[in-house]
This record gives sequence, C-alpha cells and structure tokens, in this order.
Amino acid sequence: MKNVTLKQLRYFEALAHHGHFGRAAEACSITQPALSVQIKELEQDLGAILFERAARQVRLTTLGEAFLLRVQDVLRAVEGLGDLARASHTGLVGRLRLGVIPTIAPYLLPTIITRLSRAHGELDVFVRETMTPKLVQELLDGRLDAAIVALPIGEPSLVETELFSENFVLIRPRAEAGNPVPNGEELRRMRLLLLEEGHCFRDQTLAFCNIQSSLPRDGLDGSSLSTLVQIVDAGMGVTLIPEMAVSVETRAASVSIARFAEPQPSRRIGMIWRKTNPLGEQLMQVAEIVRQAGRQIRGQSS
Amino acid sequence: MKNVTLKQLRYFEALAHHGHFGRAAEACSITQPALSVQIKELEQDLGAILFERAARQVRLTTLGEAFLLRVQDVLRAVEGLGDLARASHTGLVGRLRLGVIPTIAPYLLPTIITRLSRAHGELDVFVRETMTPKLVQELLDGRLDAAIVALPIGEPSLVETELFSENFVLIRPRAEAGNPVPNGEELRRMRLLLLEEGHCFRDQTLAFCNIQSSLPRDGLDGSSLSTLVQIVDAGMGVTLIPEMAVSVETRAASVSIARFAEPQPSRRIGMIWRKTNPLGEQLMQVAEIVRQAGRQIRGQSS
DNA sequence: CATTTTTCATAAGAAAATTTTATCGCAACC
DNA sequence: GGTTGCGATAAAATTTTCTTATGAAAAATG
Repeated sequence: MKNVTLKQLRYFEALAHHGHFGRAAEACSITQPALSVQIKELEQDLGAILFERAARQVRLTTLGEAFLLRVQDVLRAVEGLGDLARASHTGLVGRLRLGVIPTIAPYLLPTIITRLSRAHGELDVFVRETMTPKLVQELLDGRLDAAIVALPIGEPSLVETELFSENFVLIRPRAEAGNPVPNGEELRRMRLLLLEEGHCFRDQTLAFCNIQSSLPRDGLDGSSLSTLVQIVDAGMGVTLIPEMAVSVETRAASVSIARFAEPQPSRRIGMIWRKTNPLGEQLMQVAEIVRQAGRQIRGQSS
Repeated sequence: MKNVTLKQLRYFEALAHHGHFGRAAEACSITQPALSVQIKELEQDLGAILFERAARQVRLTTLGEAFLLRVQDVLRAVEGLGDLARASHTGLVGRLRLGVIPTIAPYLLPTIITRLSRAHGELDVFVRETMTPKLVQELLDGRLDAAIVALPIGEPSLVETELFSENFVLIRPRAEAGNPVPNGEELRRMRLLLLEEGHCFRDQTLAFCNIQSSLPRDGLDGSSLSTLVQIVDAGMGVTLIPEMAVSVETRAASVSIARFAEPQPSRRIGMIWRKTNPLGEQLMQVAEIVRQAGRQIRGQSS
C-alpha cells in the first residue's frame, strides 16, 4: 500500500458515488480510460477488488463499501489540512511561546493575553518568565517563538523590534518625600536596593549610577520589584522601578514616587525572535498588539 | 489543497521526524533535492510555511506542528486501508447478505451462522428469508450477495453451486402409521396439505404427484411447514416435508414419519450468486461451510 | 582569517507516472 | 441481427517526479 495515491482515492470516491466510469471521470475532469486505469491500479495495489463490474452497472463490493467509509475519512482529513493552512493565513494559529523578563511580565502580561486572545482566539499563548540570557538561549534553541526583553540584545540571528521606552522612577520611604531628587551620582552614596544578579534591570540601574556591577555592594538584593518596594516601605533604603510597575507595586505601600530630572533613566523594551522564523510577519502582528498593550498601561498609570 | 500528495505528506513526516533534509531524504529512499522540491511544493500548495530553515537546523513552525499531528492521522488511516484489504485476502470481511428460502432457513440457519462466525469472526451476516423469485431479483439488483435455494434456477447471470440433496418424507397422523406408504399417484387422491402459492417446495411436491399447480385444490394451504405438521397432527390430512425439517417440526407433534419408496421425492439445494461478483472465491468458501452445516444436520436427524 | 565542510536550494536532463486519443469487445436493447 | 452504451486496453503525448550537478550561505576548522 506504498503506492496508493490521494488521486486514486478521490477517483475511487467519485466512482463509488456515480456508479459509472464515464460520469465519474467527467466529475473528476479526466477521461474514462484514465479513471479505469487508476481504479485498476488501486485494486492491484490493494490486492483486492473494490468494484463489481456488471453489464450496465458498477457496484461496490462488500470490501469496497468498507473502503469507502475509510476513504471518505481520509479525504476529509486531507481537506482539513487545507483548512488549517488557510486559517493560518488570516491570523495566528496554534501556539505562541512567548518569553518575558520578570521586570515586565507581571505588569504587561495580563493586558497582552487579554488582547491576544481577543484578536486571535485560536491562539494558545504559553508564557515563560525568566531573565534575558535564558530567554535568548531558549529562543535560539527553538523552545520559544519570541521574547519581550530590554533592547539591545545584539544577537545577530535575532530580529529586534522596539515596543516602547519606559522611564525609571525613584521609590523612597514616604518620610523622605520632600527631599530633593538625587541624580545618578548621588544615588551611589545612598542605600540603593537592587534586584539579584542576572536581572537586566539591575544592570540598567547600576549603569545609571555609573557603578561597575561587579563591585561588591552592601545592599540587600531583592528577588522582585515587589520585594524591593516592601523593603523601601520598611525604611531600609531606596530603589528604582520602571514606571510601568509603579501603579501595581506602590498600591499597597506607603512610599513616595519621584521622577528624575532629564535625562531620566530609562530603557527600551522590545520583542525579539529568530530571523529564520517564517512567521515573522505574524510575530510583527503580535508586537503591534504588545505595543498597544504598553500604551494602554502607561496611559493608566500617568 | 487539490494537489497535495500522499507522497508529500510522507516526506513531510520524515522531515519533521529527522529535522534534516539529507537524512529524511535517505529515509524516504530519494535524493535530497527531490525532498526539497516536494516540501516546497507542499508549502506552496498550502500557502504556508511548515518548516523553519535555520542554519544547521530544520524545525517545524507552529503551523507545522499542528500539521504533523493531522498528517500522521491521515497516513495512519491510509495504512489502515491496506490492512483492511489484506484482511480481506485471508478470509471474508465485512457483510454477507444471504438470502434463504423459508423451507430451508429455520433448519439450516442456526448452524450456518454458528459456523460462519466461527470461521470468519469479522463477518456480519445479514439474512433475508423469502421465496425464490424475490431472492433472485434481489440478487440481480445487488441487494443480496448470495442465496440458498432449490436448484436449478437457470438464470444465466448467476452461478449455481450444489450444496446437497434432501429427500421429502411423508407426515401422517399417528393413527395411519401402519398404512402402506403411498406413491405420488396415490397421494393425489389423499387430502394432501401444501404450502401457499409461491413456495418452491409446493411446486416440488406437486411435481412429485404429477399435479398441475394451477389446478384448483380443496386443501388448506399452510404458510409454513410447521403449520402443515400441526394440521396433520389434528388429523386433517397428510403432507410432505423435507427431511431436514423432520427433527424440528415433528418434535412436538404426534405424527408418523414415513419414507417413500425409491425413487424418493427430493430436491437439490444450492447456493447462487452473480457471475460478476468478484468475491466469487470467498462465496465458494461460504458454500463449503453451508455444505458442512448441511451434513451436520442430516447427520443428526438420521 | 581563510579554507573546508555542512546543508539546503536550484537547474537541467532523465525517468516514471499519468493522461488523452483511438480502438476493441461485450452485453443489452431495439 | 444491427446498433448502442460502457468499460478495458494500447499507443502516444504530456506532466510529474526524480537524479545528477552545481550554487550559495552559514558554520566549523586549522
């Protein structure tokens, strides 16, 4: 059964339906001999007779009838393949494996997922939250389709598209609300709370203060922005958080929020994926949706 | 999606499995370009990209993965077609629509069905019990596969194969058990009970007595051998029944059973089917099973 | 950093398959 | 008994699919 063709199965179905070689051939837009030959070959491949050729009547054998049912299933399944492909033209289909860094994920994801499933109901979104190097590696390994990270990444086999920029704001205990806002240099001499090693946001903060990240520091390292804010709330220091995190993280804390003077510290957030990914166009659609989600969130918090 | 080939689907599966054009091609026993071309054509047919070709790695796209699942279903279903055909080589498969005349059916069918399902478990036997002309018609119309009738039929488009012969025996009230056994001529003058018009057994009985079947008769016509025997039991006449019916029909009646002198009245029972039926060989197998069933039954009643 | 290797895509010619046209043979129908 | 309808078969034409040869790009190697 190595040589069975879909063509043969289609012809078979037509002949079963019409019970007449000539008309079945016509329905298939071929000539009658072509049909005869293909049916004969199918029967030979199978080593069994599917049709009983009586004078003036072509009838399915018992085997033929059992066959017909299965063949129809097969043909229908093949049509289904076409449908699947067609559906993927229109929009995104299947599964999107999206990585997001931890300093973005909690604030952006709810909105992204809402918007994605509104725009592409057929899409299963699988989210991975981890730090940039891991995301990049998993992207390169093909275990992720795209990731939302801070730019630039500079990996040549990845495409980067910018989503938005976000400023960092200073979080201080409420008691210090009236104090002048320090600049980067002054922050170095304050008790500045940072995220653990590996978070890009830690490096971005340090860069603002002109501190070598490798230098030993006395500060407590928090595992999340949420933790940092709680420590500040306890009066044990100050910290920076991206403005997108402000409304969520300061809701339950009595801390003061201060913007820096221009040029404010900030970072560019973007989406990345493999250059070779043929679904680049669709990923661009996803990026656009994330962009809108970002706008919406920054609109709410301002 | 009119031009998708099973070949393409098989190649697709191989490539998905190996993730490497060269090795997949080898697995398919073709060269790498042939595979490349077919995959490309499949993708074009579908209007969608199934594989992401990265340097040193060929990976399924999200769509490709969804595809793979369906494609495997299709390929498996096609293999199933082959299995079905192969199964039909070995023995009978599917459905056997068998017609049987009423004067045979009750006595032979239980044994036939037992034996058939023992020999061919996959076979669904559908039985139709009616008189010869209807059976022949339904056979010719393709609504039956075979029929068990009294020979000869003489329909040129049907094959006949003899199964066995059976004698007719005389059934009389027990009171008449001692009387001499009449011959055909003498029967004409007795109160001979017959089946209704249309039963071949009626005609066979009349032929034995040299009676024109069209002649008006005073006798009561019974609708089954069972009925006839009951009427005899009530002392209202005598009748003939095929020996195969004896043990069943006389079990609950107090009648006497008498064999005729040679040449005993008898009939040939055979199986018939369309000459054009390509399953003739299998039907011959069925005939053989019926033959054995007949032997078994006559063995019991003797 | 240049060279070689690996790997997929493409092109051209060869082989195989499918299809069409033409024709035959059989059985039904008039 | 000729005619017609229908499927099978044969030969030729066409299309499809394959192989061989080659190209191009990225990765591995020295």
